Amino acid sequence: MNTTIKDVAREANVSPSTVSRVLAGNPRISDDTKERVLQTVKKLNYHPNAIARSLANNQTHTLGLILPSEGHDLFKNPFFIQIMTGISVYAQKKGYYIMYAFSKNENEEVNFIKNYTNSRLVDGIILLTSRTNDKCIKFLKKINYPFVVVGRPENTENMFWVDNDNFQAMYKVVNTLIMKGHRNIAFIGGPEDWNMSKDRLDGYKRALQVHGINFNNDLIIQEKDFTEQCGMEGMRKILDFAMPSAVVTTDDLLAFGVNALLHEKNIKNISLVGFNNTPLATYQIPSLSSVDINANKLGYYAAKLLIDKLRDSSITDNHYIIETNLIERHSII
Amino acid sequence: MNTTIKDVAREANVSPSTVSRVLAGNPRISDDTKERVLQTVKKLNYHPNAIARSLANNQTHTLGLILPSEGHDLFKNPFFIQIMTGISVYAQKKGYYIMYAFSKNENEEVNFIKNYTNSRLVDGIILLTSRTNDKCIKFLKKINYPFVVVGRPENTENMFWVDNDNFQAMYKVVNTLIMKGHRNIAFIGGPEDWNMSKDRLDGYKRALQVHGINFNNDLIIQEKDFTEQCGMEGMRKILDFAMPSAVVTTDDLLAFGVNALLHEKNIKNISLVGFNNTPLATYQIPSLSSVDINANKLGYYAAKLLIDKLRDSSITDNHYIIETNLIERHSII
DNA sequence: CTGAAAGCGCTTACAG
DNA sequence: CTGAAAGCGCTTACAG
Repeated sequence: MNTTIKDVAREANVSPSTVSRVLAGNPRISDDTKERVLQTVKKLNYHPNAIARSLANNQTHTLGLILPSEGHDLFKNPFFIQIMTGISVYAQKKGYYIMYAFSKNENEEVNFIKNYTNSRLVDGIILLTSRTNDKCIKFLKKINYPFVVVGRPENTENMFWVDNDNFQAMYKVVNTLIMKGHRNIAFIGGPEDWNMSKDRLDGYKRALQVHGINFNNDLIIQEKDFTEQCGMEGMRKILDFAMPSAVVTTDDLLAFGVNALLHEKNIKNISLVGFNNTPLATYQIPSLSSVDINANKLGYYAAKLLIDKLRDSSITDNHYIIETNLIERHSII
Repeated sequence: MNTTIKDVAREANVSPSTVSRVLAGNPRISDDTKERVLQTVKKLNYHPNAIARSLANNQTHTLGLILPSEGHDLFKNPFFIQIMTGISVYAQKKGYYIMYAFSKNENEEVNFIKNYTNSRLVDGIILLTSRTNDKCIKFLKKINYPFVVVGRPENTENMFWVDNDNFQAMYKVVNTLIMKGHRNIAFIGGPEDWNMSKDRLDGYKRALQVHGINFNNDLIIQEKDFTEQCGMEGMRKILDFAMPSAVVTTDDLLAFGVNALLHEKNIKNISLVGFNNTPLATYQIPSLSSVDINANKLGYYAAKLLIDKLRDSSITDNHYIIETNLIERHSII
């Protein structure tokens, strides 16, 4: 029913092997037959069957993207869609396809990975988060399947990953605040078991330390989610014991919550910084300063790392660091 | 290297055909051999190769999802990610996979569709928008490939689609406002060539008409994008000629822009309604009333429609209407 | 109830 | 430079 390589072969008076070679760009084919085959391909509107190709080549040119469970809260910011776009751009450039699966928890993630890899449906996996003691990573290492992770994994040995320099990003934020005279800077973060959370907290501590400021545990709050709710809660806890002059957060949603509470309590003159620079940061009152993490680029380079490696196993690059930018707005005083 | 059906057959002392039948749940297999095969499958940790299966069955159990170009602005709201989640949930339930591709313009969309369909990589396509005179729809109809569209297409004949009742959604919004005493209600919408835009505008007009209110063209603005920028622009244009007591929009982002302008000009006492009920609507000041379109459910039912049809071509359902809810907040006075 | 054989639509080592 | 053949890992109509 669909035209196959055989139809083309018959019509062009060559063997299927020859058609295949022409299509693969095999050099030792006479210009004459090449021309004839190409014309016939066009004439019959022939398109190779990707599945048959995959079976013969033992590679699907497909990447499996695992959307993490915690992400459900992050859906409120465009982080994932931006990463997905970035991935898609590089994949398309190289003729790769992307499959995605949303999961409800870590075990479900592992199940999707098992499904993808056992059935040999994908050539590699992209993970969008790395937890401490990550089950997905552990499994993929065990079966030795190619994969890349967005976010620096605990142990980077034999690992492919892309990430921002989270330590430095937060270091710069806090440093900027200190330079403006702030000494009482609070930190409100998300789940502590994310490596990203740890790095940002370290950056915070280090910046204080460098300037000889003792850090105060009452000013450090780690919530279980990246939500406005948690931001509000976190800020409430801090205000129970202290009155900081600035608050840094690890997500805009947390910052939104903080801001809402400050409005509620009619507290002004506290500087506030978010993370991820979501489009709506501009619409906070005052407009929220935030760290742009270049999510698009994270996705792009994640795909690049994995695809380049799949195409050429001798490649030695095993990670990319994507720059961040602090976007200063009115929330920094 | 990977264990195949042959390995299982050898180990279990049966033919590959028998293994295949057991795995397919073929009834006329003795309980004895079935048992033995299943045990061997477990013992060898055998998993069928999905690609080989696809080739033999002539179906991939994969759906192709086309992310529309205009969407880039909508990335600021969780619409797409919610739809993708909904799709994914039903697909997973039925053992289907999802591939996605972002496109920069309508032609690129068509190219992705061609790519997916020509290569027989997907069993069906999900479109996330329907324009007037939609090239994607036209192409898919021409080649007679299964597909479903989110958003009611122009011509619903032989078409599979899911949508909100956009007419009624906006009708209800305007009606609610009228009941509260509003007579000067402005409408700010997105691109006029979207069927969704037309339906919502019709709902607006009809509600006015039913209450005997003449509509005023100065109060109707259609912008080219669903952005804050456009919302601001639209509102500016309206204020040049009139002072409405309420403004309805077809997207929260538009409403955010309107709200920003109202703040800027220090205008109060204008009711405002958004669309899509994005999480940040709550954080507007005053909190923004908005229409919840149940994007998750739209995705879920889009997948359901397509997958059910692929599995049973006798199915007659060809569309689902997903309910909307007006979420009233402080922005309605 | 089960097996041998052919087929799905490609690719590629081998031979010439 | 090109073809015949075998193979990728399944499924299934046919035969018994």
